[in-house]
Amino acid sequence: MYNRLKGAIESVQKMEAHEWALALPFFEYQEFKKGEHLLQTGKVCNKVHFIVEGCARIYFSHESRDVSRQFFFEDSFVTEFGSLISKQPSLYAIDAVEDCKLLSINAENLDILYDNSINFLKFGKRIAEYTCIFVVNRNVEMVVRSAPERYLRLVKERPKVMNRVPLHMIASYLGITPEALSRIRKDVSKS
Amino acid sequence: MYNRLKGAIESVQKMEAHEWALALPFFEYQEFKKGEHLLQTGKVCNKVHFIVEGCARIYFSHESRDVSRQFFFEDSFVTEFGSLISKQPSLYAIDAVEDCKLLSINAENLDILYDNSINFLKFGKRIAEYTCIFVVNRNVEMVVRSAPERYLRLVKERPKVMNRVPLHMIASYLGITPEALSRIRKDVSKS
DNA sequence: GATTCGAATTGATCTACATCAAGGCGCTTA
DNA sequence: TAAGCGCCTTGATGTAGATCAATTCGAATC
Repeated sequence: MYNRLKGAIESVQKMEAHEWALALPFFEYQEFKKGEHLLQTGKVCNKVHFIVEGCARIYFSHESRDVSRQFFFEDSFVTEFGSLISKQPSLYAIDAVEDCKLLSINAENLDILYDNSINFLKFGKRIAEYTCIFVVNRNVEMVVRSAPERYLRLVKERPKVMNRVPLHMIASYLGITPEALSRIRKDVSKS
Repeated sequence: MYNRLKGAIESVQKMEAHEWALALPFFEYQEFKKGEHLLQTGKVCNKVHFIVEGCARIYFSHESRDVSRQFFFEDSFVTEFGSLISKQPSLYAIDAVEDCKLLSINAENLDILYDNSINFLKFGKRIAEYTCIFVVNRNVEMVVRSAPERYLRLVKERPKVMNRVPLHMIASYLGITPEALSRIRKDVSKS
């Protein structure tokens, strides 16, 4: 389990042995059942979670409807940057789409890590940069592509999302209603 | 001029004297006339620009129409993260909306800075994090607010954009056509 | 001062997707 | 086995904003 974590981190930034010695004890194992919240709207986010197994999502509520912002699967990290960094109440919630096994580090220990390990600092910078690029790209996709195009790209590029996330969550992620997604799927399956 | 740069950087991360001694010589002064390109689509971005005076924007072309992604004014930094980091040809262009006076550092020197100054590394991490939060927030605004709401928020929160950027660029930034923006402005001025 | 050309406005029409309302289908829980 | 309840689908209608086409305005150039 910890090897999975090490592998995921080293794919971004190589670490020294002493850095692992410092870091690994900070990551605590925890489990969440499907539907449970890793972070609730209005609470300050003070954790970064590594997903060993399962699926989680960030979402927000708007006019009594959930809007999914992003989905996360095994071998990736989930947190709410905005709240984690600003220490302000989160505008977003994180919940388990499937039962989740996590290795989680809290904000205080993360800061210790950044202050005492230059490679973790580099790791943090890279993660933020990649996230930034990813989010910009998603922005552009939303502007440039039609709803059916966005759906087809999701099917092609992120099959895990299609296979493991309920359609109504996918609909809001694509920026459309469940009804619209249903019709798009019908059209696509015809041709 | 260099004091403006120092001030902008120190508002994010304090630096030591030796770090300034290393960094400041890396920043070269340059000027761009309105309409000139700081970065062209298809070229690799290898600069980060600090705007001393003027206004620049990142945009891309889609179906023979420009879509503005963001506007930048004096005392802020402009670059195209995606291309700068991946070293791949940029999907986006950067041009001068007004005549620009810049202090620019190239990618090689930036890497030297990150490798030899822990505070610049922290600075880089923070900038990426703030950018990430800003971009996510913009995403959400696009989904949650109607076009008139987005327009009114821009008027209120970023008057510089309204005062110094042509309307057709603002329209594409808001995700609508110039015609739609014109009608929204008429409606708003009535009430 | 006349000319020009892009920017902005205005009007008429079209369309993608939302909204509202009603079923059906498949899980869970008893 | 049945009851109940989300989830997904389907149909009818509504609407925000796009598109197309034509002026008008305004700043730069000669």
